Amino acid sequence: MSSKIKPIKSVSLVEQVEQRILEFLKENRFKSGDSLPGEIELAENLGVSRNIVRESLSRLRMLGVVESKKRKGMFIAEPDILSGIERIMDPDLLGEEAMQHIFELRLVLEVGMSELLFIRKKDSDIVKLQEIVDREANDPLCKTDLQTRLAYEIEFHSYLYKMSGNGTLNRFQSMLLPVFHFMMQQESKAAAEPKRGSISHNDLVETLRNGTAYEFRENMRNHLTPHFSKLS
Amino acid sequence: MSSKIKPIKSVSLVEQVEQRILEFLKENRFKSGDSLPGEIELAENLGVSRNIVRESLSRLRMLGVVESKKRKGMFIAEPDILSGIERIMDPDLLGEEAMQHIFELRLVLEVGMSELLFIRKKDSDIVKLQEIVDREANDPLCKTDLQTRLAYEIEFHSYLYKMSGNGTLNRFQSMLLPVFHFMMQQESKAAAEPKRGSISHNDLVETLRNGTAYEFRENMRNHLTPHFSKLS
DNA sequence: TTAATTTTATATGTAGGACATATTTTAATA
DNA sequence: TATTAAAATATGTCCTACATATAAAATTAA
Repeated sequence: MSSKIKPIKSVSLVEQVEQRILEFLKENRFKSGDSLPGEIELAENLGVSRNIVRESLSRLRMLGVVESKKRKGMFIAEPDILSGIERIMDPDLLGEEAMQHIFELRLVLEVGMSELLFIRKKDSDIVKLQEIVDREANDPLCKTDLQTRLAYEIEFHSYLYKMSGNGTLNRFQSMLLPVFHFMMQQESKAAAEPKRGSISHNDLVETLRNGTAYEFRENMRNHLTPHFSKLS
Repeated sequence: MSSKIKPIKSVSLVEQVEQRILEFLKENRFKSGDSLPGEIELAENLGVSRNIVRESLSRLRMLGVVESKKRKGMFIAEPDILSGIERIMDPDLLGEEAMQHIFELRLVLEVGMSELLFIRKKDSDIVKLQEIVDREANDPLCKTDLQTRLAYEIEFHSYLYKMSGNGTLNRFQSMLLPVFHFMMQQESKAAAEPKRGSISHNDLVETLRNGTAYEFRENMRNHLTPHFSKLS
């Protein structure tokens, strides 16, 4: 029975203007490359100071929605959906819950990615992965040093994202790395230690070479078991 | 042999200040709730005008890194990794490639999500899903109207994200909806038409009730076949 | 003394003007 | 005609002033 008090929406002018400009762009079907009205014109039409407009545009510029050149003015660009995330994806900034969500997200992505890998894998990719696995197997440090193991773990899985052929997915994973790294060190060392009977990187490469997307998916799920078993 | 001329990075002051402030927060291990130096103090220490500082802070405010109250000043908040994306996740703003990436991302998520569903499903969830499926089956409009079919499709899959227990994942899907909706209408109607022999929503619910995460994963993959088969 | 009220101080929010800077356009010159 | 110089213009940066909300201090009432 939460009888909430009405949250008075005292949205700042900047936020309102930001929304209005975005609406304006959507409604008028602005295409990439089109030029926007100048700051002063926007300010006048909106009835606010140029400062407010500039703050709003600064935000949109950060998101990649617009770009600006000195005398030319401002024009539409294709927004980068990850540019916002990129700035704050840092264990020192994120809360515990967000970190957990992101860690789970990575598990979900790697299991679900299988189909893309099989659609887009190239022979050269298999060669590259095998090279990583071989290097890992022959590195004596791997037995003793957790950091080394982690480095190989990351290198291997990062390449899988690259193989997915989905640039957004790939970039997303690369900015997930700090969080991933942090969470792995939080978990007990067991996580990075290959367990008897579980799926190794080598097994995954073999499945990628001669197996099916179906098999790979289950093998990856198996490979990630130590992480999944920590969830609740 | 593209002999590019070095692109002199004339990063705007705002961008530089934004980075410096973020670094400052990370290095000094600012915790959620801590208060920041005031705008004028920041401006003086950084050697820039208050305007520049305000634009930078406006960006950080948008990302949820900081919040500000009138006389209290500014303080750290837990950033919302999705707030940036939320604003620009719109078919009218995104480019074709980004849309494709996002659509694929959804497929990946739904297949990979299986494990989370089985870890966190509750009896009430199954009941709710069954209710959706029954309603869909008894709706005569479903046979003829594409929009109706799409609505049920979205309602069903949206609830799965909700079940995942991962708030970030859930919010992400909800802002994916416009893109999803758009892409589905681009695809031929066949996509939304249940094919003979393929996995239906009802089958998925049944698997969720009495099956395993393993089975559900493959059934979901099967259910999404029409979309996967369009990839290359 | 304590509680309620008013006042004051302060940091953010908004406005508007001024000049710097880069670059396109135009004009002037060789 | 080609080259060079000047002007025009939109963004980038700085400055000052004032509005506004509110925490903190001071005042008054009980």
